[in-house]
Amino acid sequence: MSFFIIFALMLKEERHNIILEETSTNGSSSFQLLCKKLAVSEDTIRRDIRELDSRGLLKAVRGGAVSVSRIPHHYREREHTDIEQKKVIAKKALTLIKNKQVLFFDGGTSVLELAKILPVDLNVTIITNSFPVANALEDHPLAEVIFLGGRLNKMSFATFGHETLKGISKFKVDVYFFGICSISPDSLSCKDLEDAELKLAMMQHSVKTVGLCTFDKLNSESTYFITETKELDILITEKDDPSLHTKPFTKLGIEIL
Amino acid sequence: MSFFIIFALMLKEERHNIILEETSTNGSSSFQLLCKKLAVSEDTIRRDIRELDSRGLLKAVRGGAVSVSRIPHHYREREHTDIEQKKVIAKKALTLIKNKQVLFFDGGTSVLELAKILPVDLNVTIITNSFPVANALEDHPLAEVIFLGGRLNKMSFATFGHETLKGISKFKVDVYFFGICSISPDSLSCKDLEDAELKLAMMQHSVKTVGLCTFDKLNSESTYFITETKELDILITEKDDPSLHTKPFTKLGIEIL
DNA sequence: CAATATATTGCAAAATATAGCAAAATATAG
DNA sequence: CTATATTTTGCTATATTTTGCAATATATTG
Repeated sequence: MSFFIIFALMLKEERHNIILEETSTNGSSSFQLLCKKLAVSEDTIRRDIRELDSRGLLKAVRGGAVSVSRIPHHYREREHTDIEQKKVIAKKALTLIKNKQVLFFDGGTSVLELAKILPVDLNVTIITNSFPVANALEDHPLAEVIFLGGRLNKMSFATFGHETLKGISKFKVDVYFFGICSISPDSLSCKDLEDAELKLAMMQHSVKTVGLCTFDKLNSESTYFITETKELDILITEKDDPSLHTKPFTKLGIEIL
Repeated sequence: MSFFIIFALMLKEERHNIILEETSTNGSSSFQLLCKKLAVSEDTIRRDIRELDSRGLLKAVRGGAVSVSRIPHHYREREHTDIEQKKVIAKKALTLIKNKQVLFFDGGTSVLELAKILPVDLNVTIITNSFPVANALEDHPLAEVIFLGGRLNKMSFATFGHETLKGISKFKVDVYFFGICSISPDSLSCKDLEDAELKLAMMQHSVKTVGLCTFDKLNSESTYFITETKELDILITEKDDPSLHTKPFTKLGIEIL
């Protein structure tokens, strides 16, 4: 085998396959091992891995690569990104909540921040499919929490599926706080089919929908279409001035906060 | 193995994975152990743990790290009473679980202990109304969790009410693990009306009911009647010998473990 | 309050990454 | 087939990151 490698140059494709296999079977792979095994320079492997990374087939890290399946996108990790922006958004959203209201909270991390800063004496009913949201309301004696049943997704720690959708359909709530994954002037979309179904159902069963969206997600699109953006009533970002970027949304009749 | 580790440098990501695994399986991990296990200096582990902490994947504490838990504190306190007995009960109960089964777990603390000691590779479906139980199954990739919707009781961190009962009625499961509050030869009872309704519903919708009961609760009664004790199929206590106290129950045809 | 254990800080050595470049391999056009 | 363009590869020099160590500070324990 090594005889072959030395004399017949290996195609880049073959190398890529071997790198991917090594990475996925071991969970990780190092430049050192790979450049010996494939008889090419470390630079070449580095470039290979960078390419495979950009194609999303593995994740390049210092010293090598790790398989993407081993990097669960845990909500606990998501929770910690852009935390300050999310807090600003949450404060703005809080001004929309009044006593006696019935609210939908989905599993978005900005929505979770909102749950965390709710005043303890607030007398509302919150209907959610998200464990972290429910946990955040632990010390709110007056806040009634209705949890939506269904199959538990251990990544986001929220329930999904037919049961959850059916649960949602039993209500018509005052406001839905919608954690936005991707928004463009045309469409609201997200990365998970079941999440998309859930968000649509919550929109359809609420009088008003408030989108919570960090600025970097404006004008982006994801795989799963939820609904047309114009269905949104209010859009909240962390920025103070409704600048250029939000104009296309105001045109749709969406109020910007 | 350590021979290998010494010569082949490990990627930081691999170390992180090992640290996370160690921390989540044991509940905690120490610098001392980790730096020996991973053959790096304590400083490196310290820095690793600090990084993982900032990402929210564990909590750095003096001397090491602890796993992050979303289980509310006051619940945890209740959890700690008679913990050793409950662990013994849980181990006995575990022998009754087979792959592919569908199970009801209620919100009892002995039942929670059972959830905690389930092998990670167990392939079962668990239907529960208890947040702590669902949380305990976070790292069990093969265990499907169906969460019962309903009104959240913030004391027990479990759902109750009409919705929950209706959710239960959609199933007929193999085994129900019943956390016993009070049991006499006549009746099963508990301190909360809604909990009583829930436990009865779970019994009615399972083929077999297994009662988990610390010895001090034998021959006691509480306010809310659930059903006749003879409906129970198996009764598990922490004691080894089916002594005098359990005779009245064997007479009813209940198997004692 | 002393004795011990654990943390923090700054630093230098080692490991790894990046950028620019030239040689080799491969592709393309005529 | 040749000449030219393009891509790939490995090398060098220069950043950057990671790591372990030592000195100092802080916390815990009896």
